[in-house]
Amino acid sequence: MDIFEGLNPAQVAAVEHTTGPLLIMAGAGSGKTKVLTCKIANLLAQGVAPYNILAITFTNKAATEMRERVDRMIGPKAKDVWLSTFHAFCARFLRREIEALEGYKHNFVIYDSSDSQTVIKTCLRELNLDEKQYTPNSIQAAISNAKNTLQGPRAFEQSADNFFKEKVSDVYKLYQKKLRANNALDFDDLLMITVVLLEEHQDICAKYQARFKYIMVDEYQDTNGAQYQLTKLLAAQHHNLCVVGDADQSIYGWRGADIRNIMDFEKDYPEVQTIKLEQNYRSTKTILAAANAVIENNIDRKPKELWTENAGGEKITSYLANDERDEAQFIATTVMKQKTIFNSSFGDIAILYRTNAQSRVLEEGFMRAGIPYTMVGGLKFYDRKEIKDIHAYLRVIFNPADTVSLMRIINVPKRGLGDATIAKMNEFAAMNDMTLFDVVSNPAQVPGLTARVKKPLEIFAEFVFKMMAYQDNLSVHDLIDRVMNESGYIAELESEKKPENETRLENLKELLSVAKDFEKGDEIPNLENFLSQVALVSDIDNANLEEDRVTFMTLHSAKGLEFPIVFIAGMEEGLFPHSRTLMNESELEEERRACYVGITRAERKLYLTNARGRMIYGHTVSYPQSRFLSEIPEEYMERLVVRQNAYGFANSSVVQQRGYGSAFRPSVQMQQASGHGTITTPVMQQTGTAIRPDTNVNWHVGDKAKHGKWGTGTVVSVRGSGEEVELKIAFPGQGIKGLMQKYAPISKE
DNA sequence: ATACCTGCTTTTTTT
DNA sequence: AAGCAGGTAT
Repeated sequence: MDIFEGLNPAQVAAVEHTTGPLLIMAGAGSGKTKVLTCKIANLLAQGVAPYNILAITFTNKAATEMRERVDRMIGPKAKDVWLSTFHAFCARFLRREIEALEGYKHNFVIYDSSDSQTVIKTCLRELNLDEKQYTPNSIQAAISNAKNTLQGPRAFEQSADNFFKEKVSDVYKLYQKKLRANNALDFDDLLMITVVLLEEHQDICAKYQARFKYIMVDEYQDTNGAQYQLTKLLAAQHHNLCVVGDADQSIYGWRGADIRNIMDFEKDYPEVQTIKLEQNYRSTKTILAAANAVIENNIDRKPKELWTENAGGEKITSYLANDERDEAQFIATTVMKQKTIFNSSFGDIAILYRTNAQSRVLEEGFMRAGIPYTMVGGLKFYDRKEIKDIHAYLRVIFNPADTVSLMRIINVPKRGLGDATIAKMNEFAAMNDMTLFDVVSNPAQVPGLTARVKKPLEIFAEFVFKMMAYQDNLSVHDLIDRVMNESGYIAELESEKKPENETRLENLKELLSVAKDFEKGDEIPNLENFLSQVALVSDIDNANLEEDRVTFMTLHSAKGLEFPIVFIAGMEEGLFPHSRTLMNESELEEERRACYVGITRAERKLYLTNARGRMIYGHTVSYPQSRFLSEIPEEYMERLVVRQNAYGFANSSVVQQRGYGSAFRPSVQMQQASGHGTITTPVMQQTGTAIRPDTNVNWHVGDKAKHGKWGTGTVVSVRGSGEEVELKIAFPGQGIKGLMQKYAPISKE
């Protein structure tokens, strides 16, 4: 077969290029996946051995897809190409090599962010730091940031130039020590430790450098410092590094992705050849023109204009809803129309939104309309309590040093081991340099343990040992089955009469079938690989988008996908762009790129919706339409608006066309009834700042403050400034309350 | 040891 | 609105 068939000249050039660094600037829908697969096929066809090729993708799903496509072109050789995400690559690498580093063992477990947050909380407690002042979230972000820029605990300590960072540094050190004691790595460690290992062990590094003669990295604009360094190290010998990306689609800056990695690629590799793919094969002229018009508003950007030979297509439809439920209903009825009148398949349709919280109302609308859908993300399968519990059992069986997991299950199902008992054992473990599991399996010397606790401990330890012995002889599926049943977990769910237990049991069945599927896969189906996979797959990897269902997901999850019909919901200032980005120009530009990504997912038809008012944190707020919506020229738009009846309520079955130039200005103020009279929700500024309580008010000690619930009180202290003003207010008969000005429903009396 | 209640905080996006 | 930590009652 001809590898070059159906490629345009730029694509051919990209595929033909094999030696030396290559930068492919690939616009949305320009066929970059095709180019990458053809490149791999071409290399294999030229006789390059599959294990000499390393290809990094952004999701596991993309990796699998690419492998299948190469397979179809060139045959089973494709199986031996190293093709995975950065994180999966590092996990695989470290399973083989990590013991070169002091203190780690090959059977490490991978902690997700909630596991790592648990560890951070114990660190904070041990260091006597106030969780209110040093929130686990902010500490976690700071540590993650450090790791993404390859700052280990020592380097971080050196650079800590303020009080907060010094505290973070203390936590970071302890956190890292604990991970090591648990024989665990977090997501960021996978990358950082890999780089450290390669840098410290020349022999190992040389081995892999020699091996990977050809390296390709997709979505290069979303690589962070650690990933950048890793790529650079691996490519240092052969220099055959091909990176593909689109700076306009960089949307992971908040995760440490550094857009400079792609912008400065030419500086890093002066001999680089650059190829631009600017012809779009995906979208209509209208959709592309809208996308171009939006992205042009970014200042920090190299100019680029995608073009297409596709038809002009339909106008983009916008809809101004009354509230989020009306928005959901509009989307549902429009989807129904697409299905019945235009004969679209549900599978052709995607609903995109900025925040996961938006999905709920949309789901309700679809349920009411009886439209089948699948949701990507949100409460992830592996984040559900019952799945995490069983998963914790498996981790303890695999790596008994994993105390975080052990703590999770030691009394689940209930076996009469309470806080007091566990605290005593933990203390004993710490004093004697043992792991908690060491103590659990040998509790005799622990002082102060009551007799009635010994029996359940013995039974529990025996159970874990038994399962450990099984792990080499049983399939993962059978092991899980035994864990669920013999631990008493299932029995507890069945005996309790809680309504949610039914779905929990369903989910556990689902876990069993996940294990069955895993055993059919390419990898050796042992517990080690199962645990790695569970830790590193994302929802998008598992989503079955082939079925005849509408897909719900965030804009971020949608990257790399395409759909004939796309809805983007919540086109409002404060939601998209999100309020937390409005103060910061570069974050705002990242929002705009997310919008660009969203628009360019659409092939045929795009709908953009916003609402006059919507519930956020239990309050109704009113946001003006998103600036991104305003940035699309009128000529590409068809605007609809819900008709309001005399009382200002929507009659949502009726939609009227909105005339040009008469774009509805949402009311800037909303009134809300309450037992204490009328509260005015904050006023939207003309500049488009997010709604929030008025932080312009200056509070002083002695001021009288009126609170929605507590009535009138006197300010007794004012701390902090700007966004962070914290007030203490004495309310007669109700004591002194601490309030954050930005959240509290207070006004000056 | 555990179930229940109350009051408070709030993640935007994810490997 | 809703999840969660912390406290209290069983």
